[in-house]
Formats: sequence, structure tokens, C-alpha cells
Amino acid sequence: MDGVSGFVEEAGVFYERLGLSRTEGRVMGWLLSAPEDSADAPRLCGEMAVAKSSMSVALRRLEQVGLVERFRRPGERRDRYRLAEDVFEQAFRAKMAEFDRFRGLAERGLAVVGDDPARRARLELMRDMYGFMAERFPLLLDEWDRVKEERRR
Amino acid sequence: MDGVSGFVEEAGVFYERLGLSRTEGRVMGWLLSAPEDSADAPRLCGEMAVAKSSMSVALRRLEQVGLVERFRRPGERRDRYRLAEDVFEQAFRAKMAEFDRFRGLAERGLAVVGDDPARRARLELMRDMYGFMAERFPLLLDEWDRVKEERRR
DNA sequence: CCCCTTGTTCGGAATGATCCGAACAAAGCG
DNA sequence: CGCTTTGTTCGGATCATTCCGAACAAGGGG
Repeated sequence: MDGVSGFVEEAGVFYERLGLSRTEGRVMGWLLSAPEDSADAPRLCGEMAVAKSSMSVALRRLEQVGLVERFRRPGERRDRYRLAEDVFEQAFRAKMAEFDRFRGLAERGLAVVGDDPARRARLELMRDMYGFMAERFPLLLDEWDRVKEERRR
Repeated sequence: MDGVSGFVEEAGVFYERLGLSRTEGRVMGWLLSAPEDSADAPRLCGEMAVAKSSMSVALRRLEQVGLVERFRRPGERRDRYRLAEDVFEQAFRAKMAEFDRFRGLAERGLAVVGDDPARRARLELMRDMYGFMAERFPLLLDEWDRVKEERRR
């Protein structure tokens, strides 16, 4: 209870800001702080008082985004859900993709703007900066992998 | 009219995904591709067919977020608006702040979760990773500044 | 002192997203 | 073949956000 359900709720509004729905965010929060490392749908429904239909779409979307994995133990009849092995890395990659879409937007802008240099300068800067970031981000992830390994010892 | 208005609209939905409103996003798009580097409110209202009340709140919020600057030429009676000098950098810093809030969320989780190691491990990983990113991000911005200067020559 | 311009605030309408309960599809078991 | 369990889809209700038009404040000429 208690502190935990507060945390779940907080995670809900948190992830909501990132484009997930409230319940999707709550599921993330619950799984992040869960006693077990996976749960089935009825459990999650009861845990956060949500209709199973809503839970169905929430889980499916979390799965599609790559934050949650769906699996089934052999012989079992219902699916179970757990955080993807690389949830955080996944979230970062999503951010990176966002950067790349920004670069794309800048390029679309350059395509429609004329050739007035002053007008192009801003968009070129935008394209270059987001391009730079999209390029460097994977390296940062690699570096994190190394640091993580190092800290583990 | 033309490609440009299409671009403005596209920018609208783009920035909407980032938490701005549609019209706020359109303003960003218009300023990004504008012939002049600033505009006043009536101009923007006419340009994208929006009530001046809506434009008022949109501009104020863009100003508060730091994406747009409000200024007035001496002797003039109405405000003008332009993209902040460091729009993109500003946007990146906002992202970084987001990372830091994530780290905070992880810490709140650690505070409410017990001391079951398995349960703490995930949240600790989350805290460390977002902490790492929040730490490295400013360096990336510095690096971009250098690269930008270098390319300029 | 009055009026005109500029910008903000307020109440209500419209739009969109989310969520629920119920109906539906699929699949395994007896 | 039924029956049960599990998961998805659908229509409608609810809720939040956005936007508009009108009223309101502030300030600067004349």
C-alpha cells in the first residue's frame, strides 16, 4: 500500500507527460516497483482498479512501444507482462527518434522556404543541431553501457 | 502559400506532441520559416486565423517556456515576438530537465519500496542511468557549440 | 479628462482523449 | 461438440483541453 500506491500514481502523471495514457503510466509505475517481476492482466486490473478492456489496450500499446514484454509460461493460459529488459534504453532510443523527426521537420522547412539566406539559416541550424544529437546519442548509450559494467564490479 | 502553410501546420502537430498546444506549435513553425525575424500579435493572428485571446495565451506561454522572446522597439506601442536566440539549446535543456525529473521519480520509488534487493535493482538502475544522462548532456551541448563554431569557418 | 490601442482574463462551446461495460472472437479442455 | 477462460473491439459517457468572443484593465496620446 501506501507509499507505493502514491508512487504508482505519480508515475502515472509522469509518463502521461511523455505521451502515454494515465493508466499506461500507472502500469509502468507498478511494474517498476512491483514485488514480483511480472503480473497478469487481472492482477493489474485489481491492483489499480481499471476495467479489463482499458487494461487490454494499455498493455498492448506498452508492448508496441517496446516498454513492456508479453509472454506466457508453457502450459499457462493467460499472458503475463513484465518490463522489457531494456526499458530505459528503449525510452532513450525513443527520444533519439524524436530528435531525428525534428531534423526531418527542419528539412521539410528548408524545402518550402525559398533561398533567402537569412530565412534558411535558422532551419539549417536546427537541422544540423538535431542531426548532431541524433548522431551522438547512440555513443552516449554505449558509454553508459561501459560505465554500468564498470560500476557493477 | 503554399508549402509554407503546410509546414506551419506540420510544425503545429509536431510541437503538440511535445506538450505545446496546437497554436503554440503553429507559431513556432511560422517563426521558424518566417520572412522576417519577428512579428507582432495581430500579424500572427491574421497569419494563422486565430483569435487574439488565444494568441495572447499562446505567446505568453511560449515566452515563459523560453522559446520565444517578447520585446518592444523604443517608441513602439505593441509588443513584437521572435524566436529566442537559443531556441534549440533551450529545447534541449528542457529535455535534460525531464531526465532529471525521472531520476527524481526513481528516488521517490526507492524511498517507498522496501529493501528487497530485487525490487530495488530496477529503480537503482533507472536512477543511475538518468543521472548519467543528466550529467553528460551539458557536455554534449558544449561539444555542439564547438562543432558549430568549427563548421562556421 | 476622454478615447483609442494593446494586452489579458473570463465563461461557455467544441473538440478530442480516456475509460467503462457489454458484446464479440479465439482457443483449450472436458 | 459445448463450455469456460482469456483477450480484443465497440458505442457511449465522462473528463480535460483548447479555443473563441466579449468584457475588462492599463496606458499613451490628444
